[in-house]
Amino acid sequence: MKPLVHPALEDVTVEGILHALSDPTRVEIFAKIASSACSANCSSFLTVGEKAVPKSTLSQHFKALRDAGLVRSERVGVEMQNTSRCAEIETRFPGLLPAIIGALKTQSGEGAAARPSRKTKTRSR
Amino acid sequence: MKPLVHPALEDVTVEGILHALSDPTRVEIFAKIASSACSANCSSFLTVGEKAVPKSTLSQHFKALRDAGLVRSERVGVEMQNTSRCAEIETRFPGLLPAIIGALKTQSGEGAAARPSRKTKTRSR
DNA sequence: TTCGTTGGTTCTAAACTACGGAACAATTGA
DNA sequence: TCAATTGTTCCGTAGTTTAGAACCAACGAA
Repeated sequence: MKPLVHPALEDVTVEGILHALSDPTRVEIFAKIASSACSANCSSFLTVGEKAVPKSTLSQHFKALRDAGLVRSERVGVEMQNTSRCAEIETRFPGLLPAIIGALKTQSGEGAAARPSRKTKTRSR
Repeated sequence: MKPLVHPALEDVTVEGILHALSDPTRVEIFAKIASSACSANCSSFLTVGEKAVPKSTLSQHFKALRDAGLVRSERVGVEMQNTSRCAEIETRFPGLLPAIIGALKTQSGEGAAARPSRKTKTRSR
């Protein structure tokens, strides 16, 4: 059915990583996979944050994370084991992922503090 | 002609920053603006790296960087002064931009060292 | 073996976004 | 006032993303 390709470490690019993580759903998925030492299957993300994510979309998101080199997926029986490639990437781009994940924590932390539920971009001038 | 909006610091998001910097042209522009203490006008980027960038595209790229909160643009006479908002962002997401810029340097450095020009994705399973 | 269930992928069309040429706007200096 | 310079906006095309529907593959019954 599928070959399930992963880029070699030296083919992983900063731009690719940034792009993969520039999607709110994907960062959240990745942050969870990266933080939990154990591996996660896809369908544990059928709801991410508040909202439901369709299977097909989820599949695409995982493919994006794989293609960016952020995640390694392995078929185990009927499901999928997804593990983060943080450690590998750390050897190539030291500090990059910790900084991003740290920033995300800062952001979500302050979001929990005060949440005026805004989607608007406030404009200055 | 245009109001020239910039997001307030607290509206700057990690996802927005990552998205803005996930484009090779834009990171290169941003890296240059960030590294030079002085401000740069747009048309100094009509060629980025090797290739020419059309004015309209360049204008869009600068808008993207502004919208992400990475750059502050000010009209000075007939041209534009673009300065990085690194220092501000550093207060909000400490270490994020340095890590990204550092990773980019690593990447471009190794590109200069050995360039077997490969595009292949190694496959597993 | 065959059937049903579970967990993911592929197909496809619609929605969205990005690129870049052409026209336009604003400022400055003859 | 005119022309030059520097950016922005408009708009058609091209590419990407989303998500429903159909599909596939592995497993556990019966």
